Amino acid sequence: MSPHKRRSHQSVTILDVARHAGVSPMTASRVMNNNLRVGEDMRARVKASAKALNYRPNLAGRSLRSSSVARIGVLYSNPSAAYLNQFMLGVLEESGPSGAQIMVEKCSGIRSQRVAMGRLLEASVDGVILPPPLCDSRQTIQQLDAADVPVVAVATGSPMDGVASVRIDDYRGACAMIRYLLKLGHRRIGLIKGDPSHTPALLRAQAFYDTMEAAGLGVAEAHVAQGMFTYRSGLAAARKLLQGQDRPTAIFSSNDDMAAATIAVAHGMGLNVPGDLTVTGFDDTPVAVTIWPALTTVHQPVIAMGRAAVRLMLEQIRRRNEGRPPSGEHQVMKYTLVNRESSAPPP
Amino acid sequence: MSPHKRRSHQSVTILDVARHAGVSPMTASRVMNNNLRVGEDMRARVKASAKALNYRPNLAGRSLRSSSVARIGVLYSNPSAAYLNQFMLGVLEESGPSGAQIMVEKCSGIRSQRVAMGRLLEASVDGVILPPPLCDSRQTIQQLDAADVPVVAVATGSPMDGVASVRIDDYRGACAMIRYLLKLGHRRIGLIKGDPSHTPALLRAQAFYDTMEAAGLGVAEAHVAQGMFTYRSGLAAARKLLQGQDRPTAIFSSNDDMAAATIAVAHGMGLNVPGDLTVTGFDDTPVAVTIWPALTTVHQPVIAMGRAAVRLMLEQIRRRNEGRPPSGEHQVMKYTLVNRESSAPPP
DNA sequence: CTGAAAGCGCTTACAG
DNA sequence: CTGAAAGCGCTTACAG
Repeated sequence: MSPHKRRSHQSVTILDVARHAGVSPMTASRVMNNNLRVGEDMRARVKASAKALNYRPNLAGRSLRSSSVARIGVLYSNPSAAYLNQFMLGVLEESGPSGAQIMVEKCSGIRSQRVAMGRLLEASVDGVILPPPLCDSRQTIQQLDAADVPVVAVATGSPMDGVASVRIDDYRGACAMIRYLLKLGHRRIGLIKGDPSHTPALLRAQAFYDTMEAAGLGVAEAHVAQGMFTYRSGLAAARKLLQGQDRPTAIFSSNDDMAAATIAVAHGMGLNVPGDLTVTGFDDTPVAVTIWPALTTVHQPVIAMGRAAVRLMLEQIRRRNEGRPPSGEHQVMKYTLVNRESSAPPP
Repeated sequence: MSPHKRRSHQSVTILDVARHAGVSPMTASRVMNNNLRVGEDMRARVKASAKALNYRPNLAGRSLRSSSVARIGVLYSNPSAAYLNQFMLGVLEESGPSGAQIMVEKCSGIRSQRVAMGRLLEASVDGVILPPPLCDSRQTIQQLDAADVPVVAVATGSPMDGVASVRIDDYRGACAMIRYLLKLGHRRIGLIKGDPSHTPALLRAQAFYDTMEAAGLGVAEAHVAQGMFTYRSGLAAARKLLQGQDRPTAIFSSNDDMAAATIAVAHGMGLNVPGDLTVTGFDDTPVAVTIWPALTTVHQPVIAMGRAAVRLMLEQIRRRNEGRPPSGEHQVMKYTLVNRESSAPPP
C-alpha cells in the first residue's frame, strides 16, 4: 500500500466510487442498493468502479441515516442445541456489521407457536428466518406470508417457489457417503433413518436406497431402523440393527447424534469401532469431534448457512421495501465428506 | 407511549440528555465515555439525566465518528467445540451492536501459539480475550502485557491481579453438587478429575474432598480417577471407577463430556442410569441435553460470560486509551445446579 | 432518470 | 474543566 496520508477514516467511501465512475454520490448509492431507477449505463459504470476500488459500504453510516435497522426474527422449534448454536454463530456474525437486530423465539407445539409468532409480529420484525424443522411448516410460512413478512427457509429438503432458502444437497451428500462406504469394501450397510417429518431425512434415506441399488446391492429389512434424529432414538435403532445374526459391517446414521448413540451401543456390546463396525454420521456438529472415536461424517457448513440466511433475508427485506416480489432465491452450499476415525474397511 | 410525532429516528439522543442536564452535548458525551476531565457536579447531573430519560447511546453514530472500532482478539487453544461455540455466541451478541470487530485465532502447541499471537498483534488488536485454558497461561498473558494489549481472562480458577476476568465460583458450584448427591442419600461417591493443568479442575476436585470430609465421609483411592476433560479420557476413568467391587453409587464428573462418557460405559455394563448409578457433570454444555438420560449438572452461563468478557474488554480498552491502568475487575457470575434425569437416590 | 443539499447521532479537534 | 463548530459515510427528501 502506498504510504500517502489517509484523508479520512475509511479507505474507500461511496464518494470515491462516485468520483471514479463520474457520477453523483446519490447515483452510486442507488446502484449499491439495487434501486431500480438507475440507467443501465450508469449502473454498469458504478458497479465496475466499486469493484475496481474494492469498495465496502460502511454499515454504520448507512444505519445511521436510514430510518431503522432491519429487525430479523429467528423462529425455531426443537433442533439440537449444538446445531442451533452454530447456526446462530453465523447469524450473529453477519448481522453484527449490518447493524441488524436479531430476535430469537422458541416454540414447541402449536400453541406456543402462536405465541412466539405473535411476539415476533408484535415486535414488527421485517423478516423471519426458519431453521429446520420449521423451514418445512407450510402453516408457519403461510402465516408469515399473510402478514407480508419475508421468510428464509434453512436446510429444507423441499425448497418452495417464492420462498428464499439456503441448504446443502442432502441427497448427493448422502450418496457420497454411501459410495465411500462401498469403496471401503462394505456390502452389508445399515441405515438409521431420521425423523420422517423432516424433509432432509427423506432425501438422505432415498440416497441410501438408490446408491445401494445402483451398486447392485439389496437392502435387508433388518438393516434399516427408524430414528427420530435424537440420541435416545439412535440408541434404540442401533440395538435393533446390531442384535441380529447377519449384522451390518457399517452403519450410516442420518445424523451425528444418532451415530454417537450407535457407537455407545457398539461399545456396550464389546464391538470395536471401526475395527468391527464402521459408523458414520451426517451434519458434522460438535459432537462429531467430542466422542471417541471421532466421527466420519458429512460436513454441513452450518455457520456459513447462518450468514447466508441473513444475507438473503436482508435482500428480501430490501425488495419488499421497494415493492418488488421476493427473489425466491435458493442457495445451495457445498457439503464435504469428513473422514475421521470411525470408519475403516470391513473386518 | 405518547402518540406525538417523532422528530428524529431515535427516541432519546445525547442532545436530549444534554438539554435535560443543562450542559453541552460535549460534556454529556464525555460523561458517557467516563472521560476524567469533567467536574463531579456535571458528571452527576448528566448521569441522572441519562438514567431518567433511559438514554441508550447509538453505537452507529459513535463508531462512525470515532476513528476506529475496537478490534478484539479471541485466542484459544483446545477447548471443547461446544463450549467455544456458546462462548462466541455471547461474544458476537455483545460485540455486534458496539461495532467491535472480532478476530478469532486458534493455536495448538507453543509454535502455533507464537504464530497466532503474531497475527493478532500484526492486526493491531486493541485487546485479547483468553478463554480457558489459555486464561491461565502466564506466558501468554505476559506477552500480551509486554505489547501493552489488555487481557480479559475467562473462567480461570486463579484470577490474577491487574488482569480482568469473568468466571463462576467453581469451588462453590462443585460443593453444591456434592451436597446435592449427599442429600439424595449417596455415600460412595466417585470423582472423575479434570485436566490438572486447568485451574478450575483443581477447584472442583478440592470441593469434592472438602465436602466429603465435612460430611464425615472418607474417599477411597479406588473412587477417584484422573481424566483430562475429554470424552475419551472419561471412558477410561469411568471404567476404572466401575470395575471395582465396591463401586460408587454416584459419580461426579468434573465436566459434561466425561460424564457423557461415564453414562456410555455404564450402559455398556448393563447398568441403569440413574437406577443403578447416578452420574453428574459440570458446565451444562449442549451435550448435557443431547444424551440420554439428560445430565444433571452445574450450569455455567457461558453465553453471558462471553458478553461480559466483551464488556470488560471494551472497558479495558477505553482505560488504556485514556492512559489509565487496567481495572483488574474480577466478575463472578452465578452458577446454577440443573437437576435433570441422570440423578436419583442410590439403589 | 439524476443530483445538490441537509442531516442521522455522535465525537474529534480546536478554543477558551 | 467546558463548549461551539465541523464532519464521520451514508441516504432521505426535495428538485429538476
